[in-house]
Amino acid sequence: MHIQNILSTAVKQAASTLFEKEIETVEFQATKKEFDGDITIVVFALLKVLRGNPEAIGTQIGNYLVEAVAEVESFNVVKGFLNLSIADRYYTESFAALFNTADYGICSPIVAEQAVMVEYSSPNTNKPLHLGHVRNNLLGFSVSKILEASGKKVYKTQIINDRGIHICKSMLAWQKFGQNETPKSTGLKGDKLVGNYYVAFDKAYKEEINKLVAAGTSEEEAKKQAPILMEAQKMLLQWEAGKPEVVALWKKMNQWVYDGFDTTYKALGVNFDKNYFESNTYLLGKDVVNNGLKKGVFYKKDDGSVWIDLTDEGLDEKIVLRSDGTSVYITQDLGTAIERFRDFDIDSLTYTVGNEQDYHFKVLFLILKKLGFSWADNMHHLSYGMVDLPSGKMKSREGTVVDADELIAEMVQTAKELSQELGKLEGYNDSEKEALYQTIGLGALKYYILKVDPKKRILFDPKESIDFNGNTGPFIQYTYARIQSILRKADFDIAKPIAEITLSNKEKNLIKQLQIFPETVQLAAKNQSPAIIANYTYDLVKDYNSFYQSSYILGCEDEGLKIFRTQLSKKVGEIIKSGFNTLGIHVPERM
RNA sequence: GGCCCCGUGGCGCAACUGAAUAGCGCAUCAGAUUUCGGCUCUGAGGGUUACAGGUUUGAAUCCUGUCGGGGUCACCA
Repeated sequence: MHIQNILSTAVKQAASTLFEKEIETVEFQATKKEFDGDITIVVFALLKVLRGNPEAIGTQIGNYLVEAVAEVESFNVVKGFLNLSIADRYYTESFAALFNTADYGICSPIVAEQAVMVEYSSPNTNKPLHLGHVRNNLLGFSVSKILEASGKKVYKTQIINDRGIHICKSMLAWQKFGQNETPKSTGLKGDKLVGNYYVAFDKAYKEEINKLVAAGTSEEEAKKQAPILMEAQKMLLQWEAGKPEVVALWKKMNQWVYDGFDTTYKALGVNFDKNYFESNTYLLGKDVVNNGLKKGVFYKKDDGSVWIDLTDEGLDEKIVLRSDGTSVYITQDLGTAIERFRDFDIDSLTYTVGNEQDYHFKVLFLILKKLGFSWADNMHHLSYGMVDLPSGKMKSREGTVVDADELIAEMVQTAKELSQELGKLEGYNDSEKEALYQTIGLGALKYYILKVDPKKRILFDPKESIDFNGNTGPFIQYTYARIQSILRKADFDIAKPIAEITLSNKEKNLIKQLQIFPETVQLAAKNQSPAIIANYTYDLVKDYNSFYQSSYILGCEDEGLKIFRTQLSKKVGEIIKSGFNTLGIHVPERM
C-alpha cells in the first residue's frame, strides 16, 4: 500500500482523536533536500479545520504518527511543515513489489474502459512535410502512446487533404511543364516532385499577373483573371464532375505523394490505424446542417446561406453553409466528427492541430454540443505552438522551410559522427550501426521537441541545431546503454530477494522516483502532454547517474547490496525504456 | 479594435496545478576516474518570475489593469 494512503488515514484518525474534527484531504509533498525526512505533510492546509498554531498541531500529529504508524520512524516540524522519516524497510519492500511487476506503471489496453481517437498529421498532398508537421506528428503519436499506457484503447487517424484547388494547381503545372516526369525517372521522392510543381504553378501564376498588370489591369483583377488560375479552377470543376482523365491524373500524382509521405512517416516511426480522405468526406455535414436548421440551432439568411449565432457564448456568428449550398471547412468537420463516432466505438476524440485553429475548434465543439451530441464534452483540441526559426516564421516562398526528410537525415548524420568518435560498437555490422544512428539521431530530435510543453512555441535554430548533451534524448539513451552494459556483466542471480539492507539517500531517491512513475503516466495522459514524461525520465536519469557515480554496483562487497543495486539499475533501465516508448523514442543496448 | 495563448538568470526549459531559500541543462569558472562505459559526476557565480495593484497564513501559479510577443476574427482550409 502506498505510504500516502496509510498516512492520510492516520492523520484523519489523529484529527478526530486529538481534536475531534473531521479532515477531508491531507496534502503531501516530497521533503525538500535541505530538511530531514522523506515525506512532508503541509500542516497549513489543515488549519482551516483544525484551528490553532501550525507548529503545535504539527508536533501533536507527528507524535501520534510515530506511535500509530510503523513506517514512521521520526519527525520534525518546520513552520507549518511536518517532515516524516520513513523506515528503509518500507522502501525496500515497495521496491521489491515494483521490481517484480512487469511493465510497471503501464496499463494494458485490455483493461480499457474507454476508447479514444487521436487525429494527427493530416497533411495536404501538394507539399512535402516540414518541421511544423514533425512537431504535429511527434505530439500526436506520443499522446496516442501515452493514452494507451494509461489504459485506454486508442485509434490513431489522420484526414488527408487530397482535393481542392491547391491539388489542381500542382496537377496543372505538371501537365504543362512536367514532360511526363515521374519519381522513378527523376529519382525524387514523390511528395518532393509534386511539391516542385506546386511551386512551378505559383511562379507561372505570378508571371501572368505581372504581365496583366503591365498591360493595365489592376492587381486585384489580375489575380483573379490570370489564365493559369482559371484553368486550375476549371480543372477542379472537372474533378468534381468525375472527368476520367482528371481523376486518373489526380490518383496518379496523389499516389506519388502518399509513397513519399510513407517514407517520412516510417523514418519518424509514426503510423495510423485508419486514414480518412477529404475526397470522401468533403460532402459530409450538409445533412447535419439541415437537421440543425429544423431543430432551430442554425438559421438561414435571405441569400440562402446558413449560420449559427454564438454571440451569447461570447463568440461570433459563424457560417456553416454557403449561399450556393456548398460546404465550408466547418461543415465537413461536423460531418466527419459524427461519422467517426459511428465508425468506431469511441467516447472521446482528440485533434492534434496548431494553435492558429483554437477558435475554429472552440466553435466546432460548441456546435456539436448545441446539436445535442452527448460526446461533445469529450472533444479535445491538442493545440500546440508554432515552430519558429530565428528569422521568424517558416515561409516556403522565401525558402526558409525546414524540410522533414532533410532534418532527419542531418540528425542521423550527426549521430553517426558522434558514435564513430565515442561509440562502443565492436561486433556491430553495418546495418546494426545504421539502425543505431537512426535511434540516436531521432531520439535527439524527438526529445528536443517533446520535452517542451505543447502549447509553447519552439524556437528552432538550424545552425545551433540540436544538442546531444545535457537534457537531451541521447543523454538518457546513454544512461540506458550503460545500465545494459552492467547487466550484461552481472554473473549472478539478479532476481534473488533482497536481504535486509540500509539505503543511502541516493538509493531512496531513486525508489521514490520509481514509485511515482504510474501516476506520472496518468498525469501525462490527463494533460495530453508528453513533456511530463520527458521531464520525469530526465529526473530519473539524473538521480541514477548521481547514484552510479557514488556507489559500486557489481563491485560492491556486500552481497545483498550488490543484488539490490543491480536490481535497481535494471528497473531504472526498464522505466527509461517504458517512458521513452510512450514518446516514440527507442533505446539502444550500446552506443 | 474584440477574443485566445505566451512572458521565469545571457540562451533553452522545469516547478507535482497555491506552499519552505524558484529548480535543471547549455555557456562561464573550479574540481573528481589504479573502480562497473567521462556523451558521466561534484561544486561556484548568475533571478525583485515583464510591470503595478489585489485575494490568501502562503502567489511564478488565482483576479484586475498596463506593457511586450504571437495567433485569430473569410461564403480559405
